Amino acid sequence: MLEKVRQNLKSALKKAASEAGFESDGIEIGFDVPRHLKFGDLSTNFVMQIAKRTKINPREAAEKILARLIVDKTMVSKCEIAGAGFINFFLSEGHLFDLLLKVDESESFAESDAGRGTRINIEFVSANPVGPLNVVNARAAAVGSCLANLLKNAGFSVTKEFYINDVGNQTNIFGKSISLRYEELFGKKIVFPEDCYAGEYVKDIAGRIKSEDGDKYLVFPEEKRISIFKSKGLGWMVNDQGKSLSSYGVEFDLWYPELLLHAPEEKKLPDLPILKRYPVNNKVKAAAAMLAEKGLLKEEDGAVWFMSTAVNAGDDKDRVLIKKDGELTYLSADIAYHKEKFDRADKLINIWGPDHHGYIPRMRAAVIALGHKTEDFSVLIAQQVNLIKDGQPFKMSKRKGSFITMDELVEDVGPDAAKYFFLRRSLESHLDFDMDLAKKHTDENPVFYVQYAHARIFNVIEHAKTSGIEPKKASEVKLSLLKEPEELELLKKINNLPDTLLHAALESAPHLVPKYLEELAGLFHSFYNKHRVVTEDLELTLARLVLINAVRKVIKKGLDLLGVSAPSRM
RNA sequence: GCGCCCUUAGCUCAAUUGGAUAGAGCGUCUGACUACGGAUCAGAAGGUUGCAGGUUCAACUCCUGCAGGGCGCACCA
Repeated sequence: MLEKVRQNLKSALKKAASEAGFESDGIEIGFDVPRHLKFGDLSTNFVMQIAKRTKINPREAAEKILARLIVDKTMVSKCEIAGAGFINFFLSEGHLFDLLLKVDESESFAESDAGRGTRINIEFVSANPVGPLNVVNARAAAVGSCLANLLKNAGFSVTKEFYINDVGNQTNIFGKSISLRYEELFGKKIVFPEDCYAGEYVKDIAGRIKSEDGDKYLVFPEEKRISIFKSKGLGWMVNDQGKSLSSYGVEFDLWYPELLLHAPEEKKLPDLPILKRYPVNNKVKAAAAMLAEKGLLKEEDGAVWFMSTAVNAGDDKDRVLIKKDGELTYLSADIAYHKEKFDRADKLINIWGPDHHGYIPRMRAAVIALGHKTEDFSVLIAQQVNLIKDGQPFKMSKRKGSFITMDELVEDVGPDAAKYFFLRRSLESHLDFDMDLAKKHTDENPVFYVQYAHARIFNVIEHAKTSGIEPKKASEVKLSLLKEPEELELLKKINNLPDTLLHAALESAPHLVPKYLEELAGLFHSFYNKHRVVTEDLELTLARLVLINAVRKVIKKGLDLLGVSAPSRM
């Protein structure tokens, strides 16, 4: 496809440049897809780079090079100099039809093997299991899932992972919150502390315990009751989160509980004094041992520290792994978790919430200290989502129990619209989500625009069939009849699909996909309004059926990658 | 006080990573099928890319300073 053309042009340009007497060693020839059609299908600023080096006029140099440039006419029909010294290339129509054939015949037309099977672990959502999923979780779920699809499409071997944070302070508070609500159900007067979870779902959990087990926990010592309720509550919560994600259309390959990291293991670990502070042999200690062996642990002020500042990762202070009271910090388990993930994958991607960006340098330091390359570890921040309700920003707080859950959002606007809405924006920009607007099932929501194009094409093809026209394969029709500007633009747009998808995958930029689909759908709607597909002219009809069916397949492919449905009727 | 993210059309956002005349959708205004789905299409208006400098053939993009918004800055997770 385009890649083949680029390779071809690259060597041709190098050759022409050297014949024209220009030294081009060390210059990477890059191509852009120009913004405007009149600038062709591919464009290079190669000559400007040569001109910079040799201090000559770029246009003159371009003319000399162009005069000696020999291109494959089956791929490129025209080359011209433009602007400050760009060389623009126009693809030949034959080449465009080549692509059409590929889309028509195969289902793998958009795939790439750029990843070469590299194992990527992408961890996202990983919400604390002490409450229902929120709107930022919904954003992360949509983006993480789509990114995983894009990476698979680009030839990577992808694992989608959810880290269950079932250890720590907030889980104890969660257990305590349930316990209090439980007592309340039996008429006991309680004082509900500020730092407990005030959401209705906590009462639901208490109610469920009551209906399953009655009052039997009332006589338990509070500590024991809290512990039992904690593990019951966490289990149900994780289960609910899984169900919510499922009905949102997001599935994970692996749910990894933090508890596993703390489970004792037989493993033999180095006998270093500083490791004595670790209570048991387990994955957490094993990770610490690796840091200790590199001399990156220290004991100070009664705590054990990871010397993250000794690793060049931008952290500004050292970090505690074991607190004065002997408890492990969240970080110490998280280091072990990242080690664990690197045992299973070559590259890690994490999608974290906006409140965690200050956490990146210390984690990066740990990853490097464990012996991994910094470029194999990337963290994407799913920026905050501002819900707008009744025209007003809606402030949410788990603690205060005032929040709109992912379930409520999805129920309101539907999974397709919700996901599409999130995927349309680049991940790291703040996002205003106007619920009232999103609730309207009107054309204000662009997902309908794209889905409508798909349904419309489906309908046209059905119409052709009922008119007695049986669509044929691309190889059996006269594609050269497709020469209207609207048709050629559609072909060119299809042409750009592999590029767009690869770029979206490698740059972690899923939002390029909705953008592409809206452009493609727009081109189709224009074409549709200007030209009839089913006409008296059978050969033209057959050619156009091939074209629009290819457009349909591309839209379907794009929507699949987004996790959005491609209906044949709406 | 320090760090990170953000600031582009009335609103919500893009801009292929330094390229050509900064683009879409919504909203506003004017129009379009007696034919394949009007959830559509054609056109118009709308901009000193927060401000001020700098780097170069070329800056929304990179550098410096300033202003505004958000989020962090724990021996919480």
